[in-house]
Amino acid sequence: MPEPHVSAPIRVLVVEDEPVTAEAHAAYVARVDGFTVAGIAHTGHEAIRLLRDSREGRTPPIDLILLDVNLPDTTGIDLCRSLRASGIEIDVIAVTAVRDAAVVRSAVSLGIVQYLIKPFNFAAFAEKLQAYRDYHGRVGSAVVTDQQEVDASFAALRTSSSADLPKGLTRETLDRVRAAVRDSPAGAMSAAELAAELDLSRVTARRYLEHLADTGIVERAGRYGTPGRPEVEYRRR
Amino acid sequence: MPEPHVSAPIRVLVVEDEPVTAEAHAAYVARVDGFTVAGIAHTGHEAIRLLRDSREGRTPPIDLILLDVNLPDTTGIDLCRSLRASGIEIDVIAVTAVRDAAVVRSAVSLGIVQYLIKPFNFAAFAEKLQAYRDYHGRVGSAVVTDQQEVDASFAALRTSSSADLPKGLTRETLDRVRAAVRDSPAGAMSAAELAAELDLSRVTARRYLEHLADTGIVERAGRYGTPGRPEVEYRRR
DNA sequence: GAGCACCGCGAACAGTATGAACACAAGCGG
DNA sequence: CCGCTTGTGTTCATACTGTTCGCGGTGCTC
Repeated sequence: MPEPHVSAPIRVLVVEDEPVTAEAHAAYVARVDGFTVAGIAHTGHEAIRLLRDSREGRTPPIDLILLDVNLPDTTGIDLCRSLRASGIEIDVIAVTAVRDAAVVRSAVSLGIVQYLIKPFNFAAFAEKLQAYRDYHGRVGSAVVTDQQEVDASFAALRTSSSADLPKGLTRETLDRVRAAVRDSPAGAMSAAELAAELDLSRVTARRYLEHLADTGIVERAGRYGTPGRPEVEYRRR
Repeated sequence: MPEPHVSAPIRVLVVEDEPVTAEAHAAYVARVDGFTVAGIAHTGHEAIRLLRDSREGRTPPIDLILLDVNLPDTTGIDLCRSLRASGIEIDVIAVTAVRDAAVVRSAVSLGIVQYLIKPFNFAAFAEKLQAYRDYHGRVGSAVVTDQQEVDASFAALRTSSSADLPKGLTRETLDRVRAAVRDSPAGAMSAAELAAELDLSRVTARRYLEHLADTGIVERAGRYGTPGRPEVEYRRR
């Protein structure tokens, strides 16, 4: 049922200082149906220049910016703030390797429509762009009829975090495990401790911790010094 | 353990020119758990003054603005734009009777976290505030671990309307299910329990509970401790 | 009023997330 | 080096999940 999307493609400006990464992102954009690359900028200044050219009609319009947060001459957040101050309402998808909640809050307050953490694969990237395309199509019309339609537009921007987890694991339990590891005072837990904390069996706790270790979220470490076999502790990083 | 929300309430500034409506909105805010009214402004100037007082420490901080779009001296959109230009990252819920997609687009680009169309009842209002509270709690921590967590935070802001029901569901059955969940002593039911309660099949009970979970009315939680596959219980919030 | 298309519901079934039980491994003390 | 102690890692029964598909009711057409 993914309709072939006959309307004009969404024109994307890629802003990213690293040339190889910029090319990769541009290639990703081109691969997603309904999008086309409008340009690539490697600095904040270059991005602003391209946007001004576009807005003043010298180059075709730009609908969306794929904006790296860390730029040589500014940050994506500051760049975005100055856009808003100029009354430019262009939509922005933030791309960053920084894992700081303050950046997320700033991004939200500046009207960023999607937030992508580097590194990401094409599937994660395409999911964000497709969600934006749904939103873009919905608010294209001149009037909104009611609250439901507004809610539907907002809902289109939410992504389903469709990371497929291996057989035997549930999202619900995994979220609880991750929360427990994140909030543990020592930053590390054994399987038995986690089991007691979450009221799970040690077997189950171990299954999830092993999964987190395999995917690189936590790392294994021995805990020696006590009589008996040493415990394996799973340390967050 | 569903913690009873002990953290500090979210302080809300109500901005609305019509005095009666402003009072009504303030009363609504006070009724929602976890929120408190920080002040009422009837004009854009007054709002800015109150915000400045707050930011400069003369009055307690303000976390959230409930912002009417039509004001006597400016529009909520322009007010919001000047806030962003000043680097103020306060969160905003827009309230408006205007049904114009351009306003929605502007609102999104200015980082408005929720959008409410007047007139609205308390249920619709509370839904938006509760969604914001979820978001606020999620991004409160200093670091975000990964993409999934960011997605979850964004998803909290982007509620889908619970009013339109997908194929396969009946309004009447849905109402019965909601009533049963609301009146359940434990505040949580499994699909099988609901089925027994309403004399439905477990399949149907599950369909409706899943819908309620997707729209954020209830949340899923595992029920562990017994041998065998764990039950999924649906907990009202 | 008969035929027809649709749609919400549930019986049945395959799949799967969990924990009890158990065999084994690793450090420690004699 | 051998038992002792403590936690690891695995197997498997188990009970619930999630899905498929046919039934029966409702409304619409002719």
